Amino acid sequence: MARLAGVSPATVSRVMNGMNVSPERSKRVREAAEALSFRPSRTARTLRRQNSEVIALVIPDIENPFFTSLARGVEDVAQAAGYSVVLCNTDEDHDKEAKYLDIAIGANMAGVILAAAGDHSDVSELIERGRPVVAVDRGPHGFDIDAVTVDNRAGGRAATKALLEAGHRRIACITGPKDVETATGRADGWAGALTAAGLTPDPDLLRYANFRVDGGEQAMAELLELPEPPDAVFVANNLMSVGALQVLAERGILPPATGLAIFGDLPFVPLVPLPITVVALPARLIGTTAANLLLERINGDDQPARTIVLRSRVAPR
Amino acid sequence: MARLAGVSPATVSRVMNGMNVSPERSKRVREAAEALSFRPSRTARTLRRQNSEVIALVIPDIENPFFTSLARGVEDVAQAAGYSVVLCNTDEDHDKEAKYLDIAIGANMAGVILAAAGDHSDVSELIERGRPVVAVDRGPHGFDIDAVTVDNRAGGRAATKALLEAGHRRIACITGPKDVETATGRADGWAGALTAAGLTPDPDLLRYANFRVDGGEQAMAELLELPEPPDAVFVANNLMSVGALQVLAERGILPPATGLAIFGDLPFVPLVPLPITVVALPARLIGTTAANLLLERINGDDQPARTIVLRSRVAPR
DNA sequence: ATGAAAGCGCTAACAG
DNA sequence: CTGTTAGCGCTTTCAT
Repeated sequence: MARLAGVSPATVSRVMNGMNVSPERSKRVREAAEALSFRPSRTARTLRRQNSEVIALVIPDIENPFFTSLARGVEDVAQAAGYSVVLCNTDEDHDKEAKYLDIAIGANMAGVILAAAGDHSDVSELIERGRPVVAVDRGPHGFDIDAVTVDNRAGGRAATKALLEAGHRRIACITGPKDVETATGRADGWAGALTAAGLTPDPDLLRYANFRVDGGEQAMAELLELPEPPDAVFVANNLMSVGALQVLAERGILPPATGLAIFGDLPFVPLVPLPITVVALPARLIGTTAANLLLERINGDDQPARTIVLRSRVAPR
Repeated sequence: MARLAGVSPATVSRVMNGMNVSPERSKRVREAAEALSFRPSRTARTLRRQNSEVIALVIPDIENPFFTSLARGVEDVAQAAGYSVVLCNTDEDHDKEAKYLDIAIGANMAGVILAAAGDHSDVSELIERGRPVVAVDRGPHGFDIDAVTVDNRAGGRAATKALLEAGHRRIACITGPKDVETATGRADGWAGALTAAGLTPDPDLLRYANFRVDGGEQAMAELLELPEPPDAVFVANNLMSVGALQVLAERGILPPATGLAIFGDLPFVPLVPLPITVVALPARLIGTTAANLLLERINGDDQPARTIVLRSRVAPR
């Protein structure tokens, strides 16, 4: 390549990186590059510079629409800045997650956007090597890193309030695992709204499930077995609401027969002519925000860690 | 690292790659690695070996549920084989696509799974450098590469047949762009089913849209403006069906008032108590199949190019 | 089984 | 502005 253009490798490098090179040599290089279909090796550049233009997106499951949109947001910002995104599905499995974080290190990735599998994911190895990490949705605890989240309590409160306003009084809550902060936050919002309305949250009506379809299914079934079943339910995530809806459909008590409010939207389902209150999450915005924070860190910003809390929006039907 | 273990770099490499090394030295190396939190540099290895354990997944849009599932399938197979997946959204833009293909080359990626933005995507640069490419859904024409597709005609036929069996006679078809083979294939299936039933496909009832939500919306609106509007519609992809359903909902003629059959499913929408015929696509299976083909090629398989046609499955409601 | 040495393709420092 | 040089961290002969 350098030979064909009759210049030194350094000059080729300079041309490819838009540095100052005489027009004449620059032209020779570009012509030679064209003639040889030359593609600069990112690998070699990464090895030399000790960092790549790749970021890892570590999430539980791309098939969860929330993470799908988030991923799209991340990819948009990344690609506009010349970065690529490696998709890492963890299925909430700490081992898978750890493996991906190791790969991020070994591949000199520029940074990581992480929806942690749990509260105690370990990103210390990355931090120590100066690789920025931004937490989305939920954070690994014990690390002083940027985070982008939503107002879980406020969302839970708003959803429950909508149910109250629709005239429901015996309102259940299906939330995620007890030890996950997003789950407890949303449940707190539920309890808060009830209390504010002069009602006492019934512990029987609060169910901790697994944030997946089958969790919602099972919890909803259990609620309906209760001596005094609820007349409305706040389901604290999108996937569980699918399971809950399945059960309601089976028993022929779909909304409005049963009041339903969901935290997190399901794309395309709004089509359905069912009166469901949805607390919509700005998933894509979370993604773009996180990606922008990460890029700032990659570019050397070292101000104290920031947590950005995005607002959810109640979209009633 | 090699120093701490008191061995040569070559021995470290051998240990990390599971080659024959005396137990004693092997132990020393592993201990030193542990002590230093050593992570082998994939970058250096890639530079040396001239190929990485990364594959590019180039698709129009991860937010299309079809590609979401496909991506999940790809990632599953890839990660099980020790590969990572770079997510590339093209938005059907040839320039974006070309840029990503260039990156795949520059990063020494092991291979590419491509849902081409159009019929004339150019993968020659990859092929020439011996990087395998597997086409999914639709293929770049003029290249002799592996492909994984679905039976578009059969699916279109089955969907239309279901509508006929439900008693509909004036059945429209909303398909994709005229120059996209998946679009014409599905439309052919529609026409074929009508003909087989002794009906003549009415050209007015065949609409070429853009495979996106707004395309379905507009086409459906136009159909309803017709002097003799259809009493049923076959919509040839999932996104357009969302637009079509929106229009039907606005006018209060949701199924069963209007017959509806869709090629491609929308996850979670099956919940909806609407009688819609869905030709379900094995999106995840397409992804796993494509990934497996690609891995075979990466591992040196050089048999003639294969095209695997997967069956769609009619799921009526 | 092990070490020495070369080199993958690039870029940063230095000298001119 | 440009060339020379060294070296990023690994793998792979080639000897031993």
